[in-house]
Amino acid sequence: MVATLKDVARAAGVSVSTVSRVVRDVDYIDAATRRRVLDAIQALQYRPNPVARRLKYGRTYTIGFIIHDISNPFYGHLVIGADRYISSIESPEFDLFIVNTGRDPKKEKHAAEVMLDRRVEGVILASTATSECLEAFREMVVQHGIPVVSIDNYLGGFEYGIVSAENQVGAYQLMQHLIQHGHRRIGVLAGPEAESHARERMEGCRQALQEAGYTSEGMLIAAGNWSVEDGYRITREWLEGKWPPTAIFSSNNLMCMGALYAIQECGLCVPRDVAVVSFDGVEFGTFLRPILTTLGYDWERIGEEAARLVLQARTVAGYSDQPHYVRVPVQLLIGESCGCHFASNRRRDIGEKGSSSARRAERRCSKCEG
Amino acid sequence: MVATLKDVARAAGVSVSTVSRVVRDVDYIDAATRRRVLDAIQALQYRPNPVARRLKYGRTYTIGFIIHDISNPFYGHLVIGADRYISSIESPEFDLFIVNTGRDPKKEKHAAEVMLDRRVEGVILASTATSECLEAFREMVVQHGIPVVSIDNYLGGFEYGIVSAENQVGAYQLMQHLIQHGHRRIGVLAGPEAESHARERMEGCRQALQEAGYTSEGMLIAAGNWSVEDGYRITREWLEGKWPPTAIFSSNNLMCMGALYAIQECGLCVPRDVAVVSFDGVEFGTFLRPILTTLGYDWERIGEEAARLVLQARTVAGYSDQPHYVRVPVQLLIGESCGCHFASNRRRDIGEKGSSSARRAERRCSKCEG
DNA sequence: ACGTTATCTGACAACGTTGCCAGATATCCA
DNA sequence: TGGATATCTGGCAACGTTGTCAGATAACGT
Repeated sequence: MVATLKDVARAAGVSVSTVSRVVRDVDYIDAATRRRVLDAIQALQYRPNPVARRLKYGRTYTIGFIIHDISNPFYGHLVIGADRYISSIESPEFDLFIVNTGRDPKKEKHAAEVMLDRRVEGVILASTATSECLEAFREMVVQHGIPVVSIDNYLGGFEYGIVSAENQVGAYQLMQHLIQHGHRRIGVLAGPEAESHARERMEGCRQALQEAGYTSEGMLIAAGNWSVEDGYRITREWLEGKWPPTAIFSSNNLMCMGALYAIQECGLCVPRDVAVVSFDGVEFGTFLRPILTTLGYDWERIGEEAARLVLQARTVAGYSDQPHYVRVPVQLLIGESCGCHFASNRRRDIGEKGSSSARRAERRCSKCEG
Repeated sequence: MVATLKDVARAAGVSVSTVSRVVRDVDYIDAATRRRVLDAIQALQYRPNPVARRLKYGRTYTIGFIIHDISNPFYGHLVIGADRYISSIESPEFDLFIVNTGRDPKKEKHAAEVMLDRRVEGVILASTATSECLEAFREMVVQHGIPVVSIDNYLGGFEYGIVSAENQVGAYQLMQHLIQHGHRRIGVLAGPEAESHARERMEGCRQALQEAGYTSEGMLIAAGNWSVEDGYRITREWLEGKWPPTAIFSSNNLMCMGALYAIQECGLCVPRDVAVVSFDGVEFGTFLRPILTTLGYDWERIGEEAARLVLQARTVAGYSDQPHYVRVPVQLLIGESCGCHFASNRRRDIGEKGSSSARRAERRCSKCEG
């Protein structure tokens, strides 16, 4: 069906080796011979068979990418970033082998198996490695020598690298901003204690609160599992409690959506009754009213850095004892949900050039220093 | 590094052929021999090399998936659906090879080349095949015999199948609902005339308007390129015109976001000043205030059907002269942006089971029949 | 006893590439 | 002139798998 080296060789009247040399552009080749071979390649529309090459080289040129939920824009951006990096090195060509776990631990564990079956050369892990899966990933590294790069989560030291946002700094800034608005009773929607970036974000919160002289007793802190449902449930409980918070800090975007939902269902108004800020940035956040105040960072950049690290891991001599940390900078994006108010409420973001988030950050609130 | 058939054969004291037979579970094998081989496989952690298999079989077991923008949840759901179908057939195992075009025609054309290089066995096309790329895809089919299944777009007849929503019926229902609210001056944000699903949606609109006895002169119709920016720009022009619309029908979700943006920027209120309805469903649409009235359909189902069609195309004897059409049902999801009003404004969607969109559809407006 | 069939196994040639070795000319320097 | 070197080419064995062929033994029916 498709032409092979042998077909080209026959058509050009040379040996297979010669054609291979022309294709790879190596060794000495007579100009006239090369001409004939190239003509034959052209005529037969020859394309090297990547499968045969991979077998010959004994490599798969495939990077595994385990993600929670590809329908979540965050993960989509990760993929775009990783893809961009991989495409930037034109030779050899790498594939991204994406497995979607849907937050199912069973599927996640299975994903580790699939990665070994496909003989990926490295794995980017953007999925909460639950304790049972963790062992599978550790085996992947120590037993099979496949480097793992984790997104936003410390796995225990066997990973080659970790890429994440400046979680602590970001949470600190975000919380500090809330404090500047004078809130004393703040509900903090934390992530699962087991995940390192949840802990980092909490640490940033604590730091800001401590600096402001807040005691822990006045605080409302509850851990959710990052989901809309948990954000909704917890916020709802708070608001229906005897001493509801006047502000809510969410550790991620989904829980924030749940919180907003709960607030509106209770007939309360943002930011008048309850102020809301959230880590992560919210897709379409500028379309919400009021505009959300969030802590944004470059999601694609994270994917890019992760891909860079995995490929680097393969070429570097030995593993280091310490995982490589890569931190992507964060940016406080001030909207209105925190209580900030802007003289001109006209939003020109869309018509103008540049990202709307960058533009948001430039604006100055008339009430606070933000 | 990794064990091969040869290693297992040596360990078990049998030939490579025998091991291969055990692995594939074919032919006669002595029970004791099988036992020994299985033990060796276990001990050496043997896994068949997929690359070698593919070379031997002369197939890649790979389906190409060309998409606009993986960070858009719509495409993410397509991928999940396609992946689900592919995983449902446990043998042989297929790969999904995803290429993100970012709506860049140059990248799209390049994607066609990449598909040939990787020797995919079929292609799902969820990207506007611009005229220049169209030829590349036609060649893929007629010259290389690679079946193409298109999402939501008629390519000219060479595609094996087309999967899309019930565009015309859906647009009809959505427009009819708007008309029932008594609007006479309606702005229709259409898609590019070149794309078949844009035409189908327009046709549904026309049908509803005609049945209601509307003349075309009262209508505002403008074609955008599906983007937030175009939705914003066009709506803005309409609202600043001398005879602004009292309602807007958007042919897709992104343009709808732009329209909402423009309306709010003009200081107008939805649905009091301008009612808004949109095709496609909007991710987090229930979180917007007012809740959007949209026409939803199962995005994952579309991906699933597309994968089914591509794999079917490979096994079916010959191409049919007519593309196979698969239509996924649509559902009118009534919110508040159309002007509907609900006695109880409490939204219990999140706490309850079942999709929030389904729940939305059940509610009854006190003013209209919707 | 024989031939026939069932059961079990190994050797070997592919699949499409590439790397190595060896051979054939042509060109160069001493 | 001779030997060394540069230039050019083909043959062949791999990579890890599978399918075919053929051989070996055992079990069977006549």
